[in-house]
Amino acid sequence: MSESEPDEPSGTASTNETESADETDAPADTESADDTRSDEVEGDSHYAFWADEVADAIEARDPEEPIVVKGGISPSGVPHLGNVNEIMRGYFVAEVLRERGWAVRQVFTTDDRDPLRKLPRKLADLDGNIVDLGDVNAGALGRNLGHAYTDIPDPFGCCDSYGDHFSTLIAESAELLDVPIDVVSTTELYESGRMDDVVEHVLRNREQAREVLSEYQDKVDEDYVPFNPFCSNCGKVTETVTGVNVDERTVEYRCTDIEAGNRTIEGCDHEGTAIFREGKLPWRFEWPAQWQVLGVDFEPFGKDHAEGSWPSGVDIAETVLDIEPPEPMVYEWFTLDGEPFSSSEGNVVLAHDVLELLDPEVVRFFFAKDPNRARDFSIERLDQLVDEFDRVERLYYGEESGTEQEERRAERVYPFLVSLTDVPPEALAKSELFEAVADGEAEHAVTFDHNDTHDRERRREFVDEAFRQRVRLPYTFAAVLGMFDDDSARMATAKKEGHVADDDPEWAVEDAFGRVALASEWADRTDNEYNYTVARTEMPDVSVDGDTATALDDLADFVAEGADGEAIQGEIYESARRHDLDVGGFFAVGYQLFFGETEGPQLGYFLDDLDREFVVGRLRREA
RNA sequence: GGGCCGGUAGCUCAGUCCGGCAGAGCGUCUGACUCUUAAUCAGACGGUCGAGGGUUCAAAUCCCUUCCGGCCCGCCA
Repeated sequence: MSESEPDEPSGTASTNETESADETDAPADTESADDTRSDEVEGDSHYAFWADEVADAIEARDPEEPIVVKGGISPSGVPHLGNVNEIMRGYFVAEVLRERGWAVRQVFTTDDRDPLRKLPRKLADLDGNIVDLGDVNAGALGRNLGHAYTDIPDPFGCCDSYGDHFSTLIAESAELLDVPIDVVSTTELYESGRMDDVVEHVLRNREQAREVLSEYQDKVDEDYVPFNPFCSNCGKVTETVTGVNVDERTVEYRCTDIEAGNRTIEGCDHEGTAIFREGKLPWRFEWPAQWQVLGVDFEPFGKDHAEGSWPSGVDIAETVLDIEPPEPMVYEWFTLDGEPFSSSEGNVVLAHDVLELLDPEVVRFFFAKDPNRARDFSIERLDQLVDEFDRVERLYYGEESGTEQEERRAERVYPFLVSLTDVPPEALAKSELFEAVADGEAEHAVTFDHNDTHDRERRREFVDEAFRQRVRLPYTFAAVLGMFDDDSARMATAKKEGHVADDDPEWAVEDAFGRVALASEWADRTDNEYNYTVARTEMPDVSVDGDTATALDDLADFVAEGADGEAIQGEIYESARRHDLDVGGFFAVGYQLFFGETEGPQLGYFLDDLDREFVVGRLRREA
């Protein structure tokens, strides 16, 4: 539910019940110093995972099944990583509740009935490629200011509407992270008539509605009507309702100018009549109305709502609609390399982008952290995030020990980070559990009912066992491997460094090397120290003294005879020593010859990976 | 001006709700090893827990004040 520039997440999980009045027999604070129930400290009163606390609060409401977890955003432009909060934070809570045996429905509203108020600077095609506004038909888009997103043609021409286009991208984000959500179009809610009753209720009680809202918004005056019809003449949303006929379920309006930010969107002066399905409630009412229509029990939202639309929404829900508002959770916003996320600029805003750099489980891990803290999604230091995840994973599988706190958290959180779609198809196909379903193709065609407890357990168990056999290449190491062209060279280096063992399952090894592409992309995008380039066309300027020259010639002869990586690596040491050279210095000369740098990858293995002729020639300083 | 959230090692953060020796990873430094971009192993260094006051036998943690940062308190979502 955010739309402007800095849409981010951040969290605040405050939920004080403020139940001041518990009078009667409150056996509460019996200071009973008795021992009898010697408080066995370290109970589980203190959760390792925030989602458990939220789940407690939801259960305390005595909800009906299925428990409805909601999230939502306005499909105003490129959905960025901050928006993914609306999906992931709810997901963890949903999964905890499912683990506790509850049926949960996670819905996601795309608030596509909202009017386009300003043109975004960047758009994205369905593959997630960022495109400048100027590269699509900006003029056509400009003529649609004030129109509902679902009434605006898709600038890319691939979806039914502008709103549909970006809703599709959001839905894809959830899918990429294997989060099962029901995407609900707000436009569809209105047009299908599902909102009619709430709209009628609000308009029937518009006096009261106005009164309540006026406590939160100064602009609410006597003429305020909590409904915005779309003009039947020009299609623009209009804020001037001149008459209400609740029984007929219609309103009369005049199409006047509306203010959007610092500009005015002109109305056409048309006067008409609209039915409820031809308009929308203002956001402050629409949100609570969604809670009612969808039966929402829990909803996370960004901190921008915490002091704005949330308090008024609660009041409207309780006073006007007479419903219980959902359990709230505020999340802090993320920044991208220190800057606010913005739908209109930058790259790496989409889940699609992030997944070119990170394993999906690492992305989920990022969202499993305390929502209450603002975090920076630092591309530069993605290796830290990955390392942190890898450690949590090792802690979970008991392959490493940590502090008690770390181990508790790892044990509790890790299972929610890995998903069936993360398991390579080969492993899936080999599983006895999945034999029946996987016989056709080794596809991830296995679908589970997330709310079926038995299915859920089988899935969790399987994933747990599969990942126990996983192979992980440290992220930066994977970046190093990215410089090798040849798979066998990569494998040799990985084995030598002990990241791959001979008895590791083939599928796990293959899967592990998937990180090479991710880390290489990272090295490439950040152009960091792992982004080495072999200086092929021109020999770097290196001064080589007599002994060094001889040693290099020796080495060249050795390579020319056809030695493998390990042998070359050994020969580098040998030839240096033979000529009384400092080994480190000799390596440095090697790196300079091939990269123009003083450091580089394990040279022997790397040279083996390059074509022999080039290597020999360069060692002889010929070209 | 009012409200919400955050401020803990050079970096990224746990720990704060429930007071009990200030923690982890990374980085740095030392040493080891066929020293070479990720290393690995052993060890060390590293903290006015934003600041001040209060409560307490004991405070990063609870209370009050205060500083800094983000957001909200117009509209829109």
